[in-house]
Amino acid sequence: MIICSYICIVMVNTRNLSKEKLEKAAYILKTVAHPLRLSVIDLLSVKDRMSVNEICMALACEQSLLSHHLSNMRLKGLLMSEKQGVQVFYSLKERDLIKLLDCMEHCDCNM
Amino acid sequence: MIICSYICIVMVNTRNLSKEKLEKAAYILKTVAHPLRLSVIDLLSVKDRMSVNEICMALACEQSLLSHHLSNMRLKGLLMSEKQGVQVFYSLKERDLIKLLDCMEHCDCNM
DNA sequence: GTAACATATGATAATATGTTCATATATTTG
DNA sequence: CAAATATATGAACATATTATCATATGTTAC
Repeated sequence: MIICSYICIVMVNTRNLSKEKLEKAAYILKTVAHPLRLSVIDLLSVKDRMSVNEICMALACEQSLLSHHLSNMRLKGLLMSEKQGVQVFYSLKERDLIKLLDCMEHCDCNM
Repeated sequence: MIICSYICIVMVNTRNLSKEKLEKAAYILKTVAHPLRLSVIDLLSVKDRMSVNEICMALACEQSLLSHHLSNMRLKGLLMSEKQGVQVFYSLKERDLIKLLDCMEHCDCNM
């Protein structure tokens, strides 16, 4: 019985993915996993800094909806924002996010 | 006006991420974005083929809950299953999924 | 055929998520 | 200060997701 539970622990921690790490990863993935939010990251991976309006035009989406998504992404630590006059400029807080996009792009996910 | 809309199109397609690609990527990410499902992928990245029970033991989770998640992942094309007697063995349908895990692990996502 | 086991399924309930609309706030300009 | 502009917010609703429980199905062994 003791041996069994030991084996389990070893198996679970194949990558040292603790419960916290798994939850954090899931949290981030969840925040990214939306077409609109993916395109925002895509845009900001090319143009470092964009105003809400610029993003809005580029993605042809409603201002209010975009604003909700941007706030959400900022709240969850994916984006940062800087106010400049009337405008608010958003940018990626963690450029590493781009790796995720690259991954999705190059993974031959014909799933 | 025409020029503007042209620019927008160019900007959106920075990575040739069409609407369909974005939706597919979001779909996959969404399916992955759960602690339990992440651990299943983690397990199956190390041990190619595992029965429901083995996974159940390793993750110390309820059989029914796991079964739901496994079906879901199979349905969405992340896993495949083979019946062998009473047991059902699951494995990654697309080993590329592991890249996603690696990405999450190595990205210094201190977000 | 009955029992034991492994897995799947369906209903339900709680909660989370995404969208829309109306409106609020803040900044700049005249 | 009024008007115009950029952005944010909150309520309301529809829908999706997750977990749990009870039960069903299929397989093997006796």
